[in-house]
Amino acid sequence: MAEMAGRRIAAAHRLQRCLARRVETADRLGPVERVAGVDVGFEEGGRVARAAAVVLAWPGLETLETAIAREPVRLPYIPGLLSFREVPVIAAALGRLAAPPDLVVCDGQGIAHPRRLGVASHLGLRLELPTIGVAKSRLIGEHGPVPEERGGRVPLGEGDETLGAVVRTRTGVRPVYVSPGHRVGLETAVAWTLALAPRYRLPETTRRADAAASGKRIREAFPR
DNA sequence: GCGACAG
DNA sequence: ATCTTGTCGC
Repeated sequence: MAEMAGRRIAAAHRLQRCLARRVETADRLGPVERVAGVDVGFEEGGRVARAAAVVLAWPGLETLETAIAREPVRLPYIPGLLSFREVPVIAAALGRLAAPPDLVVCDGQGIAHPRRLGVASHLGLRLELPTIGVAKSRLIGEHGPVPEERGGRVPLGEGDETLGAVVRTRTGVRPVYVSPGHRVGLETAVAWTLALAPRYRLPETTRRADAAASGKRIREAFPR
């Protein structure tokens, strides 16, 4: 009974290692005018997944378009296998947009993953779009203390390799974990993260996608 | 065997 | 992720 799940997990790990070979961690994106944020929420006690894709204008950060997709949940949440659970619905939501975005910001890791295939990387590969991962907490990797000021950053690494960066988007507030998803280098990923988070801890893309996926309302203008 | 563990 | 109100602090 438990062996069945074990074999499926082992197969998923092999698939991740296979797909990870195709992930591109160097910049390969054109001019960015439309940046999308994606996120997934759950309803019906976790039986239904609801993904939101929100497109923001760059620069300006106005919301240009919002798309929603719902699907029955097929897999449970297993650390390291998040993308198998969320990528399908996210792709469906992005597919409902009038036009594909130039860059996608995901709520989760990019290559800062045990097998180098976090949601952002998996989604980028599947849609052949530039993506970056901005997670609220750590999955793997070690790092030193992060400077307290906004913009402060330290590398997130494992052994010899640098998987991403731990970045402070707001002075004195918990940092976020940034890593390349697909076709976006680490430096570019960090730059976009800071550019998209001028006021709050999380990028505006993630905040608006999260709000759209959960039905709540947030502050979208920044007077002052 | 004992922790750690994106959302 | 989700269940949930007010409250402490800058």
